[in-house]
Amino acid sequence: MEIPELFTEQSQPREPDPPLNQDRGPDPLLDDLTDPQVEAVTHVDGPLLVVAGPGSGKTRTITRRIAYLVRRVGIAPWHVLAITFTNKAAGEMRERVAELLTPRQARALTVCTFHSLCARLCRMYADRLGLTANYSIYDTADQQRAVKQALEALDMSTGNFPPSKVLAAISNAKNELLGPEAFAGLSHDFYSKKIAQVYKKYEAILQKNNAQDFDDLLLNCVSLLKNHPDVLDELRARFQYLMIDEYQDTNHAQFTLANALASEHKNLCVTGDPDQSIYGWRGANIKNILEFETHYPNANTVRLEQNYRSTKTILAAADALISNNAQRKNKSLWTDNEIGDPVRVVTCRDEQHEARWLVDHLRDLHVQQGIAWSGMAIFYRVNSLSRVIEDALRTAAIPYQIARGTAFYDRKEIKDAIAFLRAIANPTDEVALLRIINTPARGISAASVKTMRAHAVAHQMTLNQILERPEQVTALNNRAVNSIARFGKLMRGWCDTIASGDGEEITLRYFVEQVLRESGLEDYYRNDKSDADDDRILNLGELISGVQQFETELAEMELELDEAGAIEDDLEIEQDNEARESIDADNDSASEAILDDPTNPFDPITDGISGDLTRLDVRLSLFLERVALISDADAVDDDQGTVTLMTLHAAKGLEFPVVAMLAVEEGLLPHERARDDPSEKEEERRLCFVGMTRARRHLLMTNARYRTIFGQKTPAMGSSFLRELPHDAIEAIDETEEHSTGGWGQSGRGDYGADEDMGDDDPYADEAEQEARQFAPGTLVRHPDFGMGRVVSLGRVGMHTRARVEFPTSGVKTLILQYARLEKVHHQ
DNA sequence: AGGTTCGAGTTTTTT
DNA sequence: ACTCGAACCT
Repeated sequence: MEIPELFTEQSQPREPDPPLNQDRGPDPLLDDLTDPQVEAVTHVDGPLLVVAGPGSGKTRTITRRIAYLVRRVGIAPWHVLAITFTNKAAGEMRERVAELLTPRQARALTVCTFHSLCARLCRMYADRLGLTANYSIYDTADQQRAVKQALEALDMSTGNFPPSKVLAAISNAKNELLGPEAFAGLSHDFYSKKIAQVYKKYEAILQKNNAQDFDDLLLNCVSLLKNHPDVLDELRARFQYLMIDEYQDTNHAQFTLANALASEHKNLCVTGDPDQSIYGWRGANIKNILEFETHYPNANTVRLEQNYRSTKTILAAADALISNNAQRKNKSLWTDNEIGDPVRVVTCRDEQHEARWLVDHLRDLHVQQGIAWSGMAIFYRVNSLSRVIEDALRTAAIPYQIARGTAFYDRKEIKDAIAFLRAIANPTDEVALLRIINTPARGISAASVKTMRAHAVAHQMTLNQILERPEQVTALNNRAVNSIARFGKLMRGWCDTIASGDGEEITLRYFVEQVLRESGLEDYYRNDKSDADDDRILNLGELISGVQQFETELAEMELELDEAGAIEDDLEIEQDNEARESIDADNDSASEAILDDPTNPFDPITDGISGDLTRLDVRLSLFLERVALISDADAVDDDQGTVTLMTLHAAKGLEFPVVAMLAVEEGLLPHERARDDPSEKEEERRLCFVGMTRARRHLLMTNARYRTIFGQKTPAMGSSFLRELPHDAIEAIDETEEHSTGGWGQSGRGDYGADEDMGDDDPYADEAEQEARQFAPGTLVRHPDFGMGRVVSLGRVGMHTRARVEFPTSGVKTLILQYARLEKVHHQ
């Protein structure tokens, strides 16, 4: 997939404006940039606001600016902190800057998300926060459990106080930097006073468990800087140049953090686009960017308004849409790109019809215009809309992937496995412990657990301590005591291994395998025949591969560390790279100064990683952190040669030659929850704007007359946003009338192909035959779970093709081609 | 102790 | 249509 490849050949400006300052002399870092881009890149000290419209070369500007600061100005790379919205964006930015720097310079940069920065800082300064470095990060499910515990302790019912509502209130409070006391101080009515009590209790539970939720990561870092001036000084000295991307989606806590870090040197560069602010519901405050010039009256503001991405038509349509937002600063977007095709607005009968139409259309683009599958994306407002289109893509044998990084970790078996690991890494984490204490069943009943917890509370103990000596709980019967003791011994064994373990002798992968085996989890899911899907054990295998992969990355990091050891080595590396980097101008003395800073208080590579990478417990904690902070967008694998499916929110920052937006209907986009609130409706419009502006050449927006919601066929209506698009930019295609004399939904076959007139030609036969040809016996294929395999034989069953495929690891499997996500392996 | 069944709520969007 | 929890059964 072409993620932010903002600047491929075809999207280059045809005639770049001449450089701003000719007297500077030629500079490869600047020569191909436009005036405003150069202005942003060469701005060194003081606040800078870059208002960047979609496709305006924002990423290129940021990466060039980092390179400029390091290479031309001579700023040490470890003084640069670049914050992105997702881990994936961070990785890509680091990669792109790395092309302009030496390897060591690139490594010394800090490029990450707010959350991972904070997770690292919390680890480094854990003692100041009343935590230990092995603290747990709670996801939404863990938070729910903690809230339920709090409600129970306070004798409040989940009926009157739904945990999700309570959590939303707590989250909002934290985003506004309100602790439990401050929140209580602002609560005057009965309901919010009650919430304040829960909040307080919830915090106590997290504290006791040595745990933080997502919001705490930010909140605690803000308090860290506020309450510990020495830490603030240290970090201000470290991060002298701040760059924050997607600034329109920062919340108050992030805003405060950024401003605290920049409070001394004021070298704060923020980039973003108010029209692409789509996370208001998560506490993002669009005013952060709108009022930047008020916060920093001497700020330099640069506007990037030329679009290099989309056709004139697509840009005009998107611009017309966003102009309907009242709360908006006017902005003139323009492009030199060609006019291109009209935006296709398609009305179908129902979601099945919509999916088939879309699949047919994408196939046409692929076959007739040679557009790669990876150049196509399908966006939707809510995740549940992906299912129908998935089925259609699978049936048509079009390769696809879904951007849902969190989905894998949402599976029960994976959550169980992770809970074991978390309970081992952080034995005080009661939420994790409670999840697995009797999973798989090992004779510790809910009643026994309740007794243990009561005992723990009464004697000021942790649950973990009771596992060590269950016999002291007199209220437990012998059988329970034995079961608990047995489990305690297991836990103790793992904890000992992890504490004394050395990653050289015992790899994390080996350890995780050991835990899965000894915990009985593996056997439990292997023998689990009740469930129709036998994927669970495979998923556990995939988790192991994930651990393995993580460990390989760590090993690479260590290797680089060794290589980068001595300064002499660095100079050699520097020279080696000189040939590669024609971009170097003559006066590049800057980088030498950088390498020569013995006073650097931070090791550019290991800082933030509390301790020694060879230690098993450190590895485990880092792995768990990685898992906790994974995002949907991170899951997208570029260049897999597949169509990409994702929510509109996940689409931010990406671009594709072909974009299809599904279910552009009233109630879905804008979502019905935004109906009564004008500002929420404007956010929905921005969301639509974000989706449209991801498209380079082809933009499709579909809607259906009927859509199945909660299993109910419900009438649907095209979105009001569609009516805001200019007529001359769109081509309205009504597919509802074509073959139907009796309205929608007869056989659903009528409009599928030209087969109506062809008499005996079954439309599915074509499909099946195509499949069969593609997967002839002997063909090398790849299955998402079983890996590589070879087709042994093919057989037709009804309208499906059944393939027997031999996999080296899993043996021979019988798969239905239309459903199994088999992919043909192409070799050169 | 542990598994099964039945009903309710569910779908925004995510670090 | 599907998932989760609570009550109910073995």
